[in-house]
Amino acid sequence: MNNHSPRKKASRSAKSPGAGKRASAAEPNGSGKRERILDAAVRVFAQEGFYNAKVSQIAHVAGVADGTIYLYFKSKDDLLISLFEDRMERVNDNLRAALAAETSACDRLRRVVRLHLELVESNRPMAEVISVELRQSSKFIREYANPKFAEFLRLIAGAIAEGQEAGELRPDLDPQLLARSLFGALDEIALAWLVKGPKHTNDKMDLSHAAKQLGHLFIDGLKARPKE
Amino acid sequence: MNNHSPRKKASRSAKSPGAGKRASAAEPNGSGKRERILDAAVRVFAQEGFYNAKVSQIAHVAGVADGTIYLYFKSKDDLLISLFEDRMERVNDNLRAALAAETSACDRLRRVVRLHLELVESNRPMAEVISVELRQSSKFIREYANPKFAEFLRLIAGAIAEGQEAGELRPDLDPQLLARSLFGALDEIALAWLVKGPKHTNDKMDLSHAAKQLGHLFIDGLKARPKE
Amino acid sequence: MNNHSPRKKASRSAKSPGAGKRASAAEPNGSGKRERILDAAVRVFAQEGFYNAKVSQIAHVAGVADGTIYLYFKSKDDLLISLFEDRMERVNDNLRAALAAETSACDRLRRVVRLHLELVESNRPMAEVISVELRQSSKFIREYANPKFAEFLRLIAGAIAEGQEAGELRPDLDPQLLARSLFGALDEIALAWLVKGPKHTNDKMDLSHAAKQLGHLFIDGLKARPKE
Amino acid sequence: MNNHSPRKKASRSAKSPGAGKRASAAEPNGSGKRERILDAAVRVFAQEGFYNAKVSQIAHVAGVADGTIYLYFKSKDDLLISLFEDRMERVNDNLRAALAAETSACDRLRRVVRLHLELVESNRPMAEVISVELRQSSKFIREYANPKFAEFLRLIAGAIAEGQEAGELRPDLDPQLLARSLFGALDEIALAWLVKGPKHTNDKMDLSHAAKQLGHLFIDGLKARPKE
DNA sequence: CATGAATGAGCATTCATTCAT
DNA sequence: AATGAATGAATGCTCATTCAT
Repeated sequence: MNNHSPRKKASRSAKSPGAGKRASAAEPNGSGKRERILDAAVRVFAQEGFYNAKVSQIAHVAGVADGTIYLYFKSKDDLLISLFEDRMERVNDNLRAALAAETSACDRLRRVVRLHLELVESNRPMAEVISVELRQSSKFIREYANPKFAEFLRLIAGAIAEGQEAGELRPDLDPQLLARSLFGALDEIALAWLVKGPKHTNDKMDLSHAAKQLGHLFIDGLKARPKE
Repeated sequence: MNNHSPRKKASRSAKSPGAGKRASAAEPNGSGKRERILDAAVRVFAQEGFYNAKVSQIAHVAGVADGTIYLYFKSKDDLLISLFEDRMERVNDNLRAALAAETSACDRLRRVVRLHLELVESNRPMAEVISVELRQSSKFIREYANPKFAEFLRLIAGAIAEGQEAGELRPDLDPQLLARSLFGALDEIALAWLVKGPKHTNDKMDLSHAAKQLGHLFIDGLKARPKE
Repeated sequence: MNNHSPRKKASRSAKSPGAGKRASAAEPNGSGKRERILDAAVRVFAQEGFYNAKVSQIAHVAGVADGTIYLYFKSKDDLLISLFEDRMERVNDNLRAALAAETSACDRLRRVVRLHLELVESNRPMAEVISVELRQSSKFIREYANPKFAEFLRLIAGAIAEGQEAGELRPDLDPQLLARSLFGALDEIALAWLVKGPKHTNDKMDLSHAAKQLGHLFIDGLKARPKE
Repeated sequence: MNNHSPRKKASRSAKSPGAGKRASAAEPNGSGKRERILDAAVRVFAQEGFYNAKVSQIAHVAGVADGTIYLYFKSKDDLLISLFEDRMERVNDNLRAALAAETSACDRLRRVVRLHLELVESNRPMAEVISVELRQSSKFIREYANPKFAEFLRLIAGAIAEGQEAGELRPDLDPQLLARSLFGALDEIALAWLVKGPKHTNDKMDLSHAAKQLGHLFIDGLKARPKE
């Protein structure tokens, strides 16, 4: 997606718009190296953590030479950031589609919860990177330099705001704050599962069960309601 | 000659010079060095992040020699972990007191929220370390090696369970899961504030306001209720 | 797969694509690429210094692909050496012509001085490469691998020897040594000017003035004095 | 001489004036590591050239760990510069003493020549570093950042100026320019000897012979001639 | 107990060179 | 001939940890 022309000081957010660069013939970039590197990076970052991950290991896993990574990314930092942007973009695309597929705000929230936990379950490495490393790098990356995460929150906040306008959700709570809280809760559950989920496949840590409970929690709250 | 086994996670078991530390009151150290080191560590870890923090900087801030740190802590890792345990213990003590001071489950939950956000507001460095570094180091530290955090969650889950037994809270949600979700939400809000709060002192990021909203959210849920 | 024997001084023997180069007039290359590369090399070497100059930058300045340089030169080292030989050949040609144009040994020496300093003034990059990089690479390049510089000295020494035989210059000094000394002095003056000349265009650093003074210095020391 | 207190961001030209820093006891720096590193550096730089010299090799030759070098010098560059300053200081001290020991300007100049060539002969590595590397690094180091070399020239120029004032030397030549020329000639002769001297111990390259000839060359050019 | 100079393994990054196209 | 993406060896520098004093 990010269209790099190696050796040209790979600058993040390059994204040369005019596609097909040279005359017309082959695009030697073809082999999808950038993608292979990103895939390798998720795995290695997830397994080792950003700081303990070695660039050479990523290169090895990606099946390229160490130096090749620097044709596509400015630095190890840039690799992490590019990874976030790339993956979050996918997450956001999925989220948008999911939100559009539902009609009521409540359904949308339940969907968000389910979607996120399914993602975690189906793509552990990616989830670990997003949950752990994203936060680790937060202070200097997140909203500041990570518009994709901001967009993620905005999508959720938007769904909430719509629900409020439609009278479906109570209007006295700040959508931004709610979106954040929802994400925080989801992320924490995800992390717990990531940390000890795969080993103890007990009921309590079952993610789809957690999704249902979180849905209840956010939609209805904790308070016991005599009859509703 | 130099007997290094570097880069290999030293296993925890600090051995403070003054032997049996926490237990009794005696701490025959040289004037509370351990405490000074911990205080320095919070500040430095908060400012630089664990991996970018230099042991020598911590020593400098603490006003001790580099080597002295290793008289109190086995390694940099151990320093971080000890820091968590030490600080979380205080947090848990506060939490216990706060919970005991309230009578209803709802009040307790609101109190938890308020307590946590007040902590964040009043002690930024400590909050940053807990929010950011705790997670960063999560995969290999948290539950596994951080009983104090587990206890934190247990305290909250306990309050919820009590509320459920008393019929005050709905009984169909897992207290553990709820405790986690609550902490996740709190932590996320805290992080957002830590990242950009101090500069933009706008209403929306006001933590006491956030505390109220979070209280509503968890107690009552999002769904609009015609009249209650 | 990649057959590297890197970092090992490639032995000289460029093999320009158009085969037998210098000899005849024919140079069937694609539009004087070799020359363009050499021109780019002087500029880049002068600006960055040999070790800091990047082959890719030279290629860029020359308007050719990185790989193309290796069609004309065996290695970066070879490029530097070829550059010396090429430029020194011109210098020697000029020198020969200048010497032939004068009749007395004294005039010849003055001419040598003037010629060199004029060259420096009119072609800074080339002068920098000769002054700085030539010496830098001296130990393994100069006499040993740089017959063109040896020839340069020989031309001057020859003029001196002739003057001695003709009774115009005192015969007790070694022409080789004198030639070297003259070049050393010239080169040092040139370097001083190169380093801070262009900025401070004050009288003292004026090169034509320096030429006159150097003439006096060397001539009056060399000239045979019938009666003293 | 340069009084470093390791780990404190070794800054060039530190030279803490108050000597004996800590209370009174031992100065653990004692082993003369800084000097050993400088000695190793001269040898290695001389043999390999600055750019080809490896810091680890210098450390090895000095008998210290790689990291130790960075306790005394900020970087490889700083090591080179410190080396110049340190060695040039000695050279200047010798020069001052030599100039003071002579009474006439002519004797002083002859002495300068002899002194320099003797230095070259007796301390090849140091001479190579000064002759070759000094120039190599010229553009950004020499007068600009190398006051010691400027001082060297000033000493010589001073001797010449004195001679001019005393009527011993012709007054129409710029002392600065002459000092430069003298150094240039000396340096060039030295370089020639360094490059092929040790192997071919023929008469022509004999440095003491060269010294005499250079003396004649410069003196007879400089000396004021009452009647000519 | 304390010190801080010394250690040295470890790693991100560069860049000359190659070779498939 | 020309290209330029890919290579991967090579190295300056950092910093947690130790240990002689």
